[in-house]
Amino acid sequence: MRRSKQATAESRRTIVETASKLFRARGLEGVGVADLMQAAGMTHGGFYRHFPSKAALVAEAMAHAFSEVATRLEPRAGDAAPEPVAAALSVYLNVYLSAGHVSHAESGCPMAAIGSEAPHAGAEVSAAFAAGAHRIVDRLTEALGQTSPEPREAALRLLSSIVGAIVISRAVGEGSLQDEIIAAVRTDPIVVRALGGKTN
Amino acid sequence: MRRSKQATAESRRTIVETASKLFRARGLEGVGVADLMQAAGMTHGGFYRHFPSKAALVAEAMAHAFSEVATRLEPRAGDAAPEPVAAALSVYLNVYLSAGHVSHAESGCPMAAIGSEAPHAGAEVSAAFAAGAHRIVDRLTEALGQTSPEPREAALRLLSSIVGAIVISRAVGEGSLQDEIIAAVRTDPIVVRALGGKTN
DNA sequence: TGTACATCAGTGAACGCGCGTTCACTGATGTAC
DNA sequence: TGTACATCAGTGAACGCGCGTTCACTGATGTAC
Repeated sequence: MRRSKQATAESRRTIVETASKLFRARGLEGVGVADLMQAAGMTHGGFYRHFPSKAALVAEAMAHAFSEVATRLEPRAGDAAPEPVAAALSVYLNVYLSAGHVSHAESGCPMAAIGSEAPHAGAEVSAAFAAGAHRIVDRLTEALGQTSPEPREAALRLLSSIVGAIVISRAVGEGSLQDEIIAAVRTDPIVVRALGGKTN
Repeated sequence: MRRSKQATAESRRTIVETASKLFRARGLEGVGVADLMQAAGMTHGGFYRHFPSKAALVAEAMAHAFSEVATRLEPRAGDAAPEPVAAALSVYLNVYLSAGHVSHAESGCPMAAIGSEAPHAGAEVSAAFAAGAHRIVDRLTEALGQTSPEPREAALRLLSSIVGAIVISRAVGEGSLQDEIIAAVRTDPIVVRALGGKTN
């Protein structure tokens, strides 16, 4: 039966949020429309009232994931820390380079979770990744602005390092390398500087 | 009709080599058994005379790709360079961090091409990635041994940086970031040192 | 505000397609004598 | 070395299954008057 505008908007939001998690957890081809709709508490037929195709949802779900992650890099309103931007970066890196991030892709970085699938997922998805990456690089550049002479280059290098570390750590599976690579990147001078005292 | 042992072995090799390229170019789910066999110059029915399943081939194709790449890191026999191991690294990095590597995944690094799909491809594939990553890390460690106080950590950091750079560069598609991130990682101090004079 | 009708979110069956895999078959290769 | 038979690599049709997508239907919501 027909739902109110409010309920419809809520359904759409639920679908995007569920998709954003499932795609990161299982990969773009590891989640079917029926799986997804069931996880969102609906049946698959209704999907096309919200999206023209699975590809369109993938693009939107990735954009949503990037927003979520980018928000974590924004300084909290009214943060009492002396350098709120640097503080946000420190927290972000501490979470990013952790065993929890490796094992919980569903709430982690979309670049690390979907990165090597994105090139085969069509133009919409590539555009979402381009927009998301720009956004994150801008935030990182801002956060590194106070400590680095070339903050944009430093941001790009930092992003490469941390994305690579998570991709490799997950790809090799459980074993010695899985933790070792995260630990090694944590001791990278630029990471150490950004983390400040936070090394636990 | 039945083929000679030699011809059979050659067919098998052709399938693995073709798969190794196609999987890197299009992703594991972007290549069907029929596609693959046609590219190898055969029909799909014969596939199961060589492999018990597609998953088994994927694991072998990835192992093959890692071997191919690891070989490039080995010093050439009779290399006249003063430091053959360092010279091999320099050549490797110069090719790795290039627009050609970004656009030609089929002959490039399997970690960068398949990294984020590997965790969903089963235990055999994860094992192939673990073995391949160990092999490459060992080679990089050896090559960095002369210039770095902690060569193993440096190798892990270097690998993270370059894998991340290629993954991101491909994911964002053609645009400003695609080249910028490669250029930024090329100016990373550890990369500059490893490249030596080679910056073209 | 109340009524009558059009809209459309969600359901669940159905469609067509491509995938991985199986199978009967062919005929050259390998092997036992 | 020659012969007779078993093996098996490769072919191409077929199978079953799951996928993305479509559709007729339901009934509450939205809207025009």
